[in-house]
Amino acid sequence: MRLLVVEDDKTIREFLTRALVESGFGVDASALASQAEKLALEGVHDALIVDLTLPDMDGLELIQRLRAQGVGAPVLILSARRSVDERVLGLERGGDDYMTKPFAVAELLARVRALLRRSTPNQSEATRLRVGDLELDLIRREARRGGAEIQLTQQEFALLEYLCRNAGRVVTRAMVLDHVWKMRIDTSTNIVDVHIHRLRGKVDKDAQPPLIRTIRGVGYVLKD
Amino acid sequence: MRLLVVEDDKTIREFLTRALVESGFGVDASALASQAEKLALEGVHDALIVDLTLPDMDGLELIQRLRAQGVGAPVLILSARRSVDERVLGLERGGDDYMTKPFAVAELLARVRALLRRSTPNQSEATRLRVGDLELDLIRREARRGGAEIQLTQQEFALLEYLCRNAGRVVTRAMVLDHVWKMRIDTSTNIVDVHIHRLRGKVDKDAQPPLIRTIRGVGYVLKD
DNA sequence: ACTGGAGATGACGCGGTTGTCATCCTGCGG
DNA sequence: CCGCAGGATGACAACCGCGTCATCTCCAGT
Repeated sequence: MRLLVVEDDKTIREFLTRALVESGFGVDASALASQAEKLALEGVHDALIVDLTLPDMDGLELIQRLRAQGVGAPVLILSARRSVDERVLGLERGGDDYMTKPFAVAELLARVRALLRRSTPNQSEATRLRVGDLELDLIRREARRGGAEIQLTQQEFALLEYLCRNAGRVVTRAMVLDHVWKMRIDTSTNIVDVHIHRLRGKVDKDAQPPLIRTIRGVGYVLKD
Repeated sequence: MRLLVVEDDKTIREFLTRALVESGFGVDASALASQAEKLALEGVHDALIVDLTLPDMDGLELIQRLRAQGVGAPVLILSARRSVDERVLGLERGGDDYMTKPFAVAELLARVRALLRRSTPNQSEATRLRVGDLELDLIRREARRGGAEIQLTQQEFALLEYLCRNAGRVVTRAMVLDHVWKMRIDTSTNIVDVHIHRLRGKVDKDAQPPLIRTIRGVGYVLKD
């Protein structure tokens, strides 16, 4: 992970750089906005730490210029300006976080990590659903129970996905029919019952406790 | 944009809710972690504002439980605990921002907006592939050509996905057989040819120019 | 133009998937 | 204890996806 520090105060800049390097980050540092702009445009940085009071340009302007040129990395603003108005302004102008001086290094590190964690989206996060020891991988269309893969058909997967998305909440047959089968409410069919049965045969067969529960007179729940 | 507020202090909760609603957000609020967990699992919220001191569960535990269950929405922690250690802990345990009480509403709004600005566009990025006017949604398993939906079977989708991932590069039958069918190199079959043919019938039938091209003696390319 | 070989295409049948139905089971109220 | 409604289950038939094969088409090199 590579960071860019833009800070004119030499003491703070070097102190910051050392702390970040010790934490395992690659760090470029600059005291001038113009120089920082060139560095940032290389697009190699994963996050920026920017002071607002710079000798050749206001930090906010730097941020806006970078954003306008397609630099998407998250920016943590580090400023001596403490007022609420200044903070709001900084956040509105493209900053992703705002810290005031003096600051605690530990907190700055934590905030930088939080920014990186979110901006480098672990794609498995949005594409995976978990309930108890059951795991669905929406991209690979794979289901696992306690690590063991479960072979599911299209419809079975769709139904299980719907149950997972509503884990803990009771879903009625009508809801399932609507979302999974895209049918209007139809009491003359029992597809849902049948598929629940087939799912149980695969999901709750070889494992305890059963995850798919029946709520009599209402519908079903997936619950740990 | 829909938010979830988890805060046990009634005054703060209602004050916050009102301020957020006035700013144009949809707001659900809860005083209990257990209830908040159920609400959050619906997956309809774009961001969460969580107090750490809750009557039935620690806010950090709530956040960890939600993360473990696949809730990816950003979390702003709102807490009376002011120490650096507490802040660091909150950010490390899955919080994306941390504010201490008392707080300025304007700043909170700005921080929530900053979180939403960054976390919203990321979703669809990893789950979509595009080549020319052809679009694959890996989650929904839908394919579109110039906006029109194309009905594909499992294998067809898998093959097209593989072609998309290697768009512009020539892929050999052996590569396709290996990645899509997980078969060892086998010259005695022409499944690939057949499926390419079926794909063409659906993808290149009603649109110009053809995207699937044959490279004689080598394999196929998907190219704009 | 001829020909060999690579790719395209259409037909076919096996097997898995899916929805329906009839029947059996079970929890709950009387 | 009984009866009923709601749910579970097993059998079945229609359908569809998939791989194979035989045949046809087209391109490249002579």
